[in-house]
Amino acid sequence: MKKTDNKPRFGWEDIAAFCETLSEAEDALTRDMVSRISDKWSLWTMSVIAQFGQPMRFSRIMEQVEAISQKSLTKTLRGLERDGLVTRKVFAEVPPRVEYTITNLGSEMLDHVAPLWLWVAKSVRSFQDSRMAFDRRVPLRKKRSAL
Amino acid sequence: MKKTDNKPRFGWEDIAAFCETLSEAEDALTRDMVSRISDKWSLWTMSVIAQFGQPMRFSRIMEQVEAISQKSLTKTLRGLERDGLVTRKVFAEVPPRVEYTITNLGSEMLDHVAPLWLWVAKSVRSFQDSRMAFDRRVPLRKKRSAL
DNA sequence: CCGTATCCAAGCCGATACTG
DNA sequence: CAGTATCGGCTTGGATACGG
Repeated sequence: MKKTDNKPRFGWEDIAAFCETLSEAEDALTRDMVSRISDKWSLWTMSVIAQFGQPMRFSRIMEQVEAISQKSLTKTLRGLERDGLVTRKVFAEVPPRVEYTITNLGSEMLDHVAPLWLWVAKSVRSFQDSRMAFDRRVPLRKKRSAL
Repeated sequence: MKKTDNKPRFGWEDIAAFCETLSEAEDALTRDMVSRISDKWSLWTMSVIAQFGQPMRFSRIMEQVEAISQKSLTKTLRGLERDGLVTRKVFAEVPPRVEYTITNLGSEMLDHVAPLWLWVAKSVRSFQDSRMAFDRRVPLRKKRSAL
């Protein structure tokens, strides 16, 4: 990519430069993995399993990840398994037992997400203020609800 | 706001603990802001404006953020403005001119996202391998698209 | 206990057309 | 030039019911 100006301030250019070295498919996968981070349930599920510290059953996970539906949990876990973020072990018993464990890759991901999450959490006030100021000076021109 | 303590390493448990101190609304907002990160256009748009290094016109942004539609760019910029990540300045001219600038908060966000993004990009091989292995041992039981 | 299948509402995003 | 309005396809995720 072109570096028209010299602003050494952001490490963002480094990212752009590095991404240039990736193939289309790799770049797409990168975006895909990043989007997992803001997936409604993935991070929460991973952190629950990670904190449990040992193989964790499906139903136990479902207790901890509050308000998740069975369908969504299944789908989330499948995705995490496919991406190598958790492992899944099925025991041929009756009733069936399935245990999930965080992988090293999964732990690493949590470690790398943590600082960002913390920054966002600590900046919550700024965002709140911005939103309130915006909503005050830009009164809803939409949502002309009835009348 | 830049009172980030220099902890050598953030554990996920610390995040959970810190989030406990947030109100429901603050916690929801945190998730909201994190989800912005994987929004299809937000990060790309922010990085384009940031790298430009000076106030940037709507149409100029649209050239750089390839394949974005006018509607999506407008919506993205509105959201970024509302959250205090970019500023928007309208000039009463004909034809109209509108300039966008990255804010300090926006720059900080990019700075905090960068390392995560880089880690993901560098781990792309692992994810690829996991996916291929998974897809091999779990042959598509879905997508019975016309043979 | 764990997973799948189906239905359905809500939201995203592109395409297109129109305005000041 | 910048933004709005509308439509329609696609995806997401909850509720529910059922199967192994």
